[in-house]
Parts: sequence; structure tokens; C-alpha cells
Amino acid sequence: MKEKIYPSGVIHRLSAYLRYLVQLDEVGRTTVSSREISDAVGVNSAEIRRDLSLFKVVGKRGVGYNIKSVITQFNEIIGAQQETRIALIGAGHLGTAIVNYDPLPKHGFVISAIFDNDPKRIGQKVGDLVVKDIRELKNVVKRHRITTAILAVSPEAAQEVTDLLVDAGVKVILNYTPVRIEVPLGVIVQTTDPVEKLLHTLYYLNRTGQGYSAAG
Amino acid sequence: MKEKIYPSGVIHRLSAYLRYLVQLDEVGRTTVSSREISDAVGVNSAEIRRDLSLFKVVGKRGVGYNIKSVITQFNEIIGAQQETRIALIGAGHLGTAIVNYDPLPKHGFVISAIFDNDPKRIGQKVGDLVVKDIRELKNVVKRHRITTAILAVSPEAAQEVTDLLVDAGVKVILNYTPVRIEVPLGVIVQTTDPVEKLLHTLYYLNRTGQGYSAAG
DNA sequence: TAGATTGTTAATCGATTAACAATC
DNA sequence: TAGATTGTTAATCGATTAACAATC
Repeated sequence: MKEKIYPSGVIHRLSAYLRYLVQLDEVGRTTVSSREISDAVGVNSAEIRRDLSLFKVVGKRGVGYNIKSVITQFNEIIGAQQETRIALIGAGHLGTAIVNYDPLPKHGFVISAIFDNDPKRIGQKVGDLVVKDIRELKNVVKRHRITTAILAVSPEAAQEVTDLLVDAGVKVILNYTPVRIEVPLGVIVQTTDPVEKLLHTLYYLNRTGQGYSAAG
Repeated sequence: MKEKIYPSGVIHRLSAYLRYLVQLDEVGRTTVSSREISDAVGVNSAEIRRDLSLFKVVGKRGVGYNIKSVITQFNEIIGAQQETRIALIGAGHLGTAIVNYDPLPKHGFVISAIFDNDPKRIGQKVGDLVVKDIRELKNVVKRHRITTAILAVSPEAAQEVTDLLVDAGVKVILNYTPVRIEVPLGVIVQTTDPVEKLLHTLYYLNRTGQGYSAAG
């Protein structure tokens, strides 16, 4: 671990750039300018060039950056070169929507197993997967060496399931429930909450008639 | 509009504080210290006090802040005192999950109408609402004076539906599709994308064995 | 060449934090 | 009073931006 760890802000922007570049690559584009990325993700073009330069990503003056090359370098920086296997907990409406969310595989994220505790759901198919009993969680997670989980269960069950995940060795939890979950040091939690986003946006709606566009 | 418009970072933290305070209020707590908020939302306690002080929110030394009072003041600052009516577009799995997401009403966000273009879904009930034909969008939005929409349609339909929303007069769009949508100046878009969050988290997972917890 | 866009500097601005007197 | 926590200062650190020479 001699590598420098960059601040959260930079990595956040990097993720946004990567997300956009993969979209461009998909439609067959080969180069892109910092100006164009700026328009798409809402970050100042000078800052984008500075970010890229920080990671030793170089472009061609007068032309722009090579999309495929930047994608490769970004994936290396983030550590997303190989597949990341994910356990999805909760086979309800949200869970089903996540399984069918096609940008995930495009970025190397694969839902490897889906769990629920409802007997009516266990054994049912969701996408290509059969819903497993939550009691099989630890075994399956260990066997498939899964380190990442998406939590799409009821708020009441959130902490209990989190404890199971931690016990099974999961290191990253993307939390789609509205509650804050407690995890030991060493486990990363990311909470996705529409309420915070709506509140944030509401403020600007009420203060300005002006356009304001946020990427994240 | 003589009021000062605060930077995005501050408002983002404010939304996170509010989210947490409402949770505390629900379980009957009356006061909270900056230290406790800090532990919950992952922001330095000095920064929290500085933020509150910026908005003229005062606490009691040795005691902390009065939760109900802070909630009221925050709602005023954000402009969330009264109900915000929301149009939900897309009655699939994600749309259904959003309708049933109970923190929304707790913060004054009410799903007033739900739309789809699939004849099999139109007329069906989702929660307490009957799914309406997307062609009724403009009429309903105008009649209910709806200014906010949540977009939970397929990526292919995203831009087309966005244009309808803009035409109907919607000012805020919470975008749950994986595509970037184009809107005119004056319309605010917030994109919620699990891919960016996963990429961001993956970086820290690969660089540190250390705990790292992000609130937003 | 002419036009476009990078890579980098230098200056500014805002965010973050530790520390502690004030005071409940 | 003793303990706790605010409110605020002062110092630091990192993010942001404009500008433009370099160069494709």
C-alpha cells in the first residue's frame, strides 16, 4: 500500500466521468474533450483536465482524450478491472428493479445471488436467478467470495440483515433502506436516499428560478 | 430574493441533518448534541456547529439542540414547510417501491399521481393510487400544480417523458434512469445512480482495509 | 497554417478542523 | 459547583477557476 489515497471528492468525480465515458463508448464514440465531459457531468472543464492530469491520463491537444484508453486507466485506478460479485438482499419491487438494472453489468457489477426471508418469494425466479433463503446467506457469500451487498429489505429488517452480512464477511453495503445501519470498522456503507436529494433540490427550487443541474 | 443562496455543500449537509433529526423526533427524543449528529451523519462536530450557527440556529450549552425547533427552522430554510406534491412516472417495480417508501410523507413529499404508458398497468392500483395514462400527464400536473416528478421509466423512454414533464411545467426531476436527460435552463435534474456509488466505494475498498463511512 | 484543446500555473475561494472561552 | 456542550476564532487545507502557452 504505497499508493496515495485520493480524497473522496476526486474519486466521486472520477466515478462520474467513468460512468459517462462508458455511455459514450457504447454508442461508438472514440474521443471526447474536457469541455464535452464538463457539459455532461456539470464539472468545470479546467477541473476535469486537472483531475485527469493528476492520474497521469493524457490526451491529445486539439483533439481530446481517447475514450477507451481513459476507461481502462480509470478502471485500474478504481480497481474495477475484474467482475465484482454482488449479493442482493430483498426480492421485492426494489430488488427486482435492481436485478434488471442493466448499467450494472456494463461496469462489471454482477448480481450473483438474491436472498429473501419470505417463503412466498424463496424459490421464485427473479431475472435469471432463483431467490434463496436468507439463511443460506453466509454459505453462499463464502462460497462465491462475495464482498459487496445491496440491501433492499424493509427498514425493520435492515440492521438484522446487516449483521448477517457483516458476519458473512461482506465489506461493502449499498443501503437502499431509509435507516442508518451500524457496521464495524472496516465495512463501508453507502446510503442512497431520495429524501435527502429531494430536500437538497427543493432548496434551490425555492431560492432560484435559475437552472441548476447536479450530476450526483 | 434578497436572501443569500448558500453553496451546495452546506445544503447537502443540512438535508442530511434534517433527515436524521426527523428520525430522532420519531422515536421521541427531544435534544441532540453536535457530537451525536456527527457520529450519525459522518460530518465533523465543529462543522455541524458552524453550519447551524450560519443559519442562526442556537442550542443550549451543556445540553445540545432542541430537535423539534431545529426541524422547524430547517424546513423553513429549505422551503419544505408545506406539502410537496410529486408525480411519479413509471408504475413498474421501481415505481411501486417508491410509492411505498414511507420516509417521503414524513418529510412532506406526497406522491399525488402515478403514470405509465403500458395499457396493462393503466387503471391498476398501486398503493392508494390508480395508474393514469401518461397522456393525461399535462392536465393532471397543471390541475394539481405539481412541480416535482420522479422518473422511474425505461432508459429508452427517459428523454421523451422528460420532454413531456418539462412541457407540463415540472421544475424538479429526480431521475432514476441510468441516462443523462437534457432539460432547459430553469429545470433541476438530480440523477440517482447506484453505479457511481459502487465505483466510488470500490476504490476505497481496494485501497484501504480501513473503515470508511459515507453519509450521502 | 489555422483552429482546437490540452496541460499547468497562479490566484482565489470555500471547506474543514482544533481549540477553548463562554455558559447552560 | 462540576460536567458537558455550544459558539466562534484562527489557522490550515483542499477545491475551484481563469488564463494561456504549448502543441496536436
